This record gives sequence, C-alpha cells and structure tokens, in this order.
Amino acid sequence: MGGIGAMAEQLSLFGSPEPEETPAKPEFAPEPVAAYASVVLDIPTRALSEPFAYGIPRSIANEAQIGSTVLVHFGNRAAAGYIVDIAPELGDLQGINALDPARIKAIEAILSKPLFTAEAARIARWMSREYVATLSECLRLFLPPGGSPRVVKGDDGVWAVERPAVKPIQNRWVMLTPEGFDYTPPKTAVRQRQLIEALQCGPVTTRDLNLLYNSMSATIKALEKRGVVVVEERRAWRGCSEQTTLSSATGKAPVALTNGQKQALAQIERARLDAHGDVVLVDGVTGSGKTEVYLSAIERVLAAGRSACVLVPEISLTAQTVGRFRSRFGETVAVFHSRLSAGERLDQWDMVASGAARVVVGARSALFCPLDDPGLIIIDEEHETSYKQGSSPRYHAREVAAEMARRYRCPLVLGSATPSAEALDRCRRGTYNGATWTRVEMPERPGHAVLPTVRIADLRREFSHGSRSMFSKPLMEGLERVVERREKAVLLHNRRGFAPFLMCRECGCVPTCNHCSTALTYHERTHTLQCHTCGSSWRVQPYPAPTSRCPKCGSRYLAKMGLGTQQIEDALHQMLPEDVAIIRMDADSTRGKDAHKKLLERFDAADCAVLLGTQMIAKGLDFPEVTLVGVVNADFALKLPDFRAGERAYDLLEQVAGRAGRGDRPGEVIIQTYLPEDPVIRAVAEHDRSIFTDYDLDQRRDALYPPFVRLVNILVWSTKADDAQDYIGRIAKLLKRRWHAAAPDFLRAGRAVPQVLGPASCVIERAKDRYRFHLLVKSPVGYHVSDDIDACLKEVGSVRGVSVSVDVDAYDLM
DNA sequence: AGCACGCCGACT
DNA sequence: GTCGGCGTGCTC
Repeated sequence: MGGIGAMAEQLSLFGSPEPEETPAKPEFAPEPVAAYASVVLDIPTRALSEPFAYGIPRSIANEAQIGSTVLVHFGNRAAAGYIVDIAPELGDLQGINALDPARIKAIEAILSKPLFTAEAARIARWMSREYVATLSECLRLFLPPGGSPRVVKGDDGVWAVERPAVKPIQNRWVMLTPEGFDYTPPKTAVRQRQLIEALQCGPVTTRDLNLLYNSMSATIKALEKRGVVVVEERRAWRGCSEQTTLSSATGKAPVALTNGQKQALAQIERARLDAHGDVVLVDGVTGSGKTEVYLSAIERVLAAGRSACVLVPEISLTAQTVGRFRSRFGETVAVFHSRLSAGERLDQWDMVASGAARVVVGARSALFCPLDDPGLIIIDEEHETSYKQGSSPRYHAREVAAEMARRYRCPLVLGSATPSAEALDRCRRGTYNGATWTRVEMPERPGHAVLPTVRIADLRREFSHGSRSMFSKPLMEGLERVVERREKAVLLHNRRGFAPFLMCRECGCVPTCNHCSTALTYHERTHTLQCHTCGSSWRVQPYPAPTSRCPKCGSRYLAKMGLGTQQIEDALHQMLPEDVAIIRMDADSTRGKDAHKKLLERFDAADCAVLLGTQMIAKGLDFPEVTLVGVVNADFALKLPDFRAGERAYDLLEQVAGRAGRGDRPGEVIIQTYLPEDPVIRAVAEHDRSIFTDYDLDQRRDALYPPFVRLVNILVWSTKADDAQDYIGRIAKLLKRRWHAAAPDFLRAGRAVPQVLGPASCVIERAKDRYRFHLLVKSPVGYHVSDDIDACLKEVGSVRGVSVSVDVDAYDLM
C-alpha cells in the first residue's frame, strides 16, 4: 500500500483552497489512457446510483482492478468510487451508454487494493435492481468492516481521503529451527531450557512467552543469534480466542446419524453434484440435530476444496453455537457477530479474505464476506425475521443467498423447525426462480429424547376461580416438581411488541409520544415514560402515588400495565426455596460484555435452577437437564397487528418448547394463555404444525398476502405532512396508471395485475417529527415489480425535504 | 450529495 | 441598487 502520504497533497486539487496566483500553471500533458473503468461513486443517492465512466491512466493500469477503490474528480468535487467493470474501449463498458470521449476524466489515484470480486459486483447489481437500492449501498455490504477509504469534506471546505481507523496488528512468533531441536543448552541456562521446552509443541508469540515467563526477550535474542530459534512476524487474528465452559459447545461427530439426518445429507450432496444452486429445506423439529447436518455437509465441501458460509440469527450466535463449529473445524472458522470489536471484525474479515478461514459463521451480513469459491451456503432458522434488513438496502438474506447459490452453483441449505410460509410454498411447488426446492423432514430426535408433553393453562378459568397470581396452578405445580427433583426450568416471558406502559383505568388513555404517536414505555427505576422511537422521556408518577394523574381525564388511576421480567423474578424468589438459582436474561441483564455467556454458564453449572427470560432464551439453548418450560403469557405474541404474527408466535412457542426434555428425562411444557382455541396454541399443544399452517395459509390466500403475492411497502416521510402526502399521492397515481394501462398484458400472460393499496398514514404516524405515509403494492409472484417502481420514482423525481424508501418483500409494515 | 446557475424579496 | 432565499439541473 504505497503512496498514501502523497494522497493528501493530490487532494488540494479539489475543493476551494487559496486562489491560484501562479500565472502560468504548469500544464501536464494528459496521461495516456490504458483502458476504461465503470466507477460506482461512494455517494448513496438514487440520482447517482448508476456507474460513471473514467479513463485508467497507464501509470496505474496494473493496480486498477475490479473492486479497487479509486479517487476521482466528479463535477467540482472529489469522490471515492469502486471499479465495477474494466474494458479496453469506452463502448464495451457495462452499464454505460454512448458518451462523448472528450467528457471522460481520468482516475486520479488508487485508494485500495481490490476489495470485492467481479462476481460480487454482479450480485450487488442484482440487489440494487431487486431492492430498488443504490449500487453504492449494495456494494458497501461487500467491503471490509471498518470500511474502505472514503472522501469527506473537512470544515475548511477541502476534500480529504479518510482512511479506516482500524489497523491490522502483527504478532511476533518464536519457533525452533530444525537445528534448534538438537541444541542442548548449557547446564546453567535455566531460561534457555524453559524457552526450548515452551517451544516444543510449536510456535509461541513473544507476548505469551513474556507473560508466562516474565520477560523472555533476552533469552529469545540470545538463541536467535545461535540459530536455535527464529522470530517471525505474522498477522494477528483478533476475535478467535473466545472460550466457553458450556458442556454442549463441543462439536464431536456423533456415533450414528438419524435417518432424517442421512436423508438431509443425501439431498445436500445431490444438490452439490447437480451444481444448479438448488435449495434444500431441512425441516427438523428442535433437537433433531440440524447442526450436525450442517457440520457434516461442510466437511464434504471443505474436502472438495471449497468454502462454506453459515448464517445464524444474531440472537443465537452464542459461544455455544460458535464453539460447536470451532471445535469441529478449528482455525479455519471465522465468526461475525455484533459483539465483536472493530479490530476483531476486521481481522475476521481478513482471515476470510486471505483464505485462512474457509468456514464463516455469522449473522445476516456475513453473507457478503469475501469467501473464496463458496461451495455451500447454510441459513439456520430460515424463518427468522432478522434475516430481513431493516434499512437500505432492505434485502432478505434468504433471497440474496438463493441468488448467490445460483451464481456459485452451490447448494443453499435452509434449516428450520418452523419454516416460513414462503419456503414451504416453494418446496410445495418444487421450483422457484429456476432452482429446485426440496424439503427434507427430520421428525425424530437423536438418542432417547422424546417430544415434551404440552399443557395449556387457561388463564380465563384461573381468573374465574379467583386466582390473582401470575402463575397458574399447573405452572406452580410444575415448578415445585422441578425443585423437588433438583432439575432445571426455563420460563419465557415474551415481551416482543409489548413493553410496560401506563394506562388510565378510568378512560383507557395510554400516554403517547407527541412526536412519534407511539405508546410510551414505562421505566420503573427512573419513573420515566420513554419513547422508543425518538428517545424522548418524561418523568411520571403512576398510581398508587397520590399525585398520579391521567393526562386526558385527570383520573388518579394511571397505572402500570403488563409485567416486567423483574416482577416475575421477584415472585419466583418468594415462591421457590433459596437454594434454587434464578437467572434472569433480558436486554438489561445481558448488556455487559460476555454477560450473556456468563449467565448461561451459571445456569449450566447450577444444580437446580430457573432461567427466566425474553425471546433470547427461546433459541438454540441446549441444556439436557431442563425438564420444564413455562410460558408466562403467550397472548402478547398472538395479538400483534401483523399478518406474520401467528407465524412468529408459533415459532416462538415451538422453539421454547423445544428446550424441554433434551436429555434422558422427559420434558413438560406449560403455556399460559387467555386464547386456548387459537390455532397457534392448538398446533403447539397437539404437536401438529399443520393445524396452524393450514389455517394461516388460508388466511393469507384470502387476504392476498405472501406467499401468494410479493409485498412492497413504499414509505414516504417529511416534516411537512402535506408534502409527504402529495408526494406519495403522485407515486400512487403513477403506479396505478401504469398497471392499469398494462392490465391486458398481465392478463394475457396469465398473471394478476399488481395492486396498489393506499396511500395511507403509517401505523406509526409520526417519528422524530416526520409525518409518515405509505402505500402497499401486491405484486404477482415472479413479476419483476421493482423495475416499475424504480421507473415511477425516477418519473416523480425528488422533492426537497421529502424522503422515500422502498421495501421489497417488506416485513415491517408499521 | 453538493454545487452552480438563476430568478424574486428586504437590507447595508 | 445588491445580498441571499432555495428551485432546477448536472456531474463520467
């Protein structure tokens, strides 16, 4: 990486430095152009999404490659950009229309080595079209974390290159030379003896040696001089040393695979050999050993010389999960999750880029790390909504992975105990987008483990029998049994979409944020009401404080609704003997570094314990001693205003139920609810998913929701409500007109016409003082609706102060 | 995005 | 008279 020092000077060519007083500016002859490049500017605006053509000066022709970051003149400013295509002639460039060669400027400088491949550039291109996003923001996904060089404007108005702050670090490794093995240190040389012994099993870093033996530097130097040891500088990989004592974090291969596991592996192998980018949905109940299927499949791919990418929801990317992969594949595993520091993230990325890691385990964005020759992509818990990115580019990892699999001609494996309606539908059809979709069932658990019994505690009956406790009789008795037998229990308190709030018992008023129109959350500790959208907060005095007052009717019964996890924890402490460990896991108690891991290790080590937590405890935990799972109230999950609420609730209950009875002892699940007739509850209770999926699919067919259509949410916001409303009105009109005119074509092709619903104000009408409006598009599956929307957005153009976002395959409709 | 060009209101 | 408001158009 040479020439960095010179860069700042080159930049004085840009911006507005002191006026040039030199009368005769030295005119350099323009450098001969060796070739032309398509450059995507690092300026994420719709208007600048398409690449621009630049000349490549002969002097940098070797360094200018696809993926290189470059510095260019753009208008009257400087900009960083990424080369996405190179051609000897201007006319041969991809995505560049006929241009006057005289207008082409030359690339100013190379700012980085190539950071992505030509194939990555094509995938970014595909994403940009599919998700109506700018090319630069799609390309950025592929860049190293911590970023590539950027061009920013300083306070002085001068453009300057900003290099990423994170730097790689080197370790110095000491190792014995071949001759060193024969060296016998003098009798008196204690330190030399120690050093040689320490190096017997392989190289050790100077840092470790100094730590272990208190300043070994002199000895190292002495033996280095004699040729006994050598010291070598090697790139250090931060983020590889996470350790855990969890019993289940080992990845040793099991003695025998179940039939389901064998079938799943056979299908994956078939897809691998067919090399069409086929998809295999591993539909296995919790505890059926999906991870073992992944591990075995990865083994084969590695043996074939290719690499593998495993996506796991952030929430289940625990030390336990990582441990299983690392103990099976050791040093070749790179891991990405949100808890990594900037340095660790960069090093894990570089481990992949350098080829040192050939297996990647990570959350959604790990899909874009620079694996060489991917031979397998795995998405665990395929149905998880966290695979949909909530900000632009609003991609869905499942869809991008399917596209990648097609291009890399490798299998995509989707794993789930509760597959999404989309995945199930595609498997039912057998094919989607030219790839084969196959579902493999894994109904049995390995070993002797059997499905837990599920009991429903009807809270209506409990209430009518006069119970005021948060624990029903069956759950209370269940907990008592656990204590008696010195076993373990898991209690789920789902608060998704639900947080403690205040409500007036007399008029029903719920205090709401006056910037955001969302219900304010009540925080007991600080006695404040907080807005989770904009962060505003107010002090309050709820009932029973004598000054408690409803903002609307003035009643003093402004009281707290809903239980916090703390309250349940308090109740448990009162109810259970003191020697039962009660461990609470929620966003608060897991905030610190490694807090999550430590809590689980405490639970693991305890003799008799209750783990109480939010959804984060529902996923991936594998503790054989857990015999009871309780759901404090299942109804919050069922009652969300979203067509996927049922799917999510079913997943949550099924997942948490799967925590019970993983060992030899049978498990029991107790679900407390006011809605025992709900298909979700019935399906879980009767261990029959189809009770829910049949009902859900009918509902979606009737209301025209995915998988029967593709849903696009177009969101517009502005501080001026009228501007936003006018703007979205124009978009709606254009779309309606367009599809109305093309209706005969759709019908002739045997396709439904895309529908426009709205515009309407959003459920969250106002956020951060912006008024929000949206419209929904229901597009027939298989029709490329993104192009139409993009064309309409181009036609309406941009309006000052009004922002627009397009969410293809939207999950969040609020 | 950021900047230049361009056309109408209240200020040194 | 001009300084400056932000609407429009353009950037390889």
